[in-house]
Amino acid sequence: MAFYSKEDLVVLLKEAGLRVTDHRLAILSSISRVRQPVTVYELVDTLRKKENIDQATIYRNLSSLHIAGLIRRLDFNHGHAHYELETGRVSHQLVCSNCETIEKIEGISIDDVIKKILKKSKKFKQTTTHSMEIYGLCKNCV
Amino acid sequence: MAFYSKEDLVVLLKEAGLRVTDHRLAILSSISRVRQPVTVYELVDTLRKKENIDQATIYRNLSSLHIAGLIRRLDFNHGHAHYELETGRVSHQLVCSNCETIEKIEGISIDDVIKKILKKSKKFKQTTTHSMEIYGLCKNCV
DNA sequence: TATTTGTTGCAAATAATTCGCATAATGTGT
DNA sequence: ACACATTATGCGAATTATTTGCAACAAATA
Ligand SMILES: [Mn+2]
Ligand SMILES: [Mn+2]
Ligand SMILES: [Zn+2]
Ligand SMILES: [Zn+2]
Repeated sequence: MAFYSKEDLVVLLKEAGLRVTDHRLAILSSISRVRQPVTVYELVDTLRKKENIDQATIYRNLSSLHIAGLIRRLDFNHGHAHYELETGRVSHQLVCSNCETIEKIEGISIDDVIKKILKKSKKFKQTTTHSMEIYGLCKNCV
Repeated sequence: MAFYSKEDLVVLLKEAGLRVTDHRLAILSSISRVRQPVTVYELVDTLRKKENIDQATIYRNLSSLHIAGLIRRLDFNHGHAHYELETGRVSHQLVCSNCETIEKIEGISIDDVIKKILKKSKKFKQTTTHSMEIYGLCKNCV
């Protein structure tokens, strides 16, 4: 969805203070090319053969990229994590409680809600990111 | 936080169409007695000795109770699930990106946001539950 | 280029969660 | 209370997801 050139990705990595490696570029590129938040399994499956990346490397890089704020880690109660690019745009997920269907909705800000929540908080003064998963049955599963 | 009598819990189980067993009562009671969303490990640790419940039983029951809508399953990127009672009250979580601190904020509805999101959706007509985790650094970790 | 420091592959280890199966307990209808 | 069908449980083993140790290797910097 977000199409980054290799040069863009290099800049992103450098700005984040991360070394630029082919593997990181391949992972970011792979994540950015799919519409749905991707699973580790899918990345391993795609990149192991093509780029000869080990799964430990993928896990380690996903962790680095996540900590650096370049990707988001999402949980849909599937028993495994999903990842998507951290675009800056707000993004929330509709998740089917029955099948693997998820639908990403972008562009609806909840900053005011978060502001209210922060006001009530005793332990937090500010926040960095958030994730919201909304569960229900998709059309096929109703 | 929500104090349920044993009789209340029995009613909850029956209404949900689940059999009433001592183990389920113990699990629900245990979850309802703590303020923070509880981990499976904590439940196993608490209930294995006292009630002699096997961990497989705990996992199976957490799944049933979750599917029946009696408990919520929460993910804080800790690598394990947390559970809390499904109270009907809205509940969102502030989660520290650095330590295990979480803070539950109740009473701030986001129904209107969800309505907007649903309006944009192509795959979902209605939803059942949602969960929102807001990440940042807690006071201790700033 | 030399040095430093972060990255990778490989194999093995952990951690979280699930399963198979025999036995026991629950709910329902006599 | 009794019998039956159905679901729950313990125990051990299996699966999955994710992490780690370590030696070899590559990126950044001067
Ligand atoms: Mn999935
Ligand atoms: Mn935790
Ligand atoms: Zn579905
Ligand atoms: Zn903290």
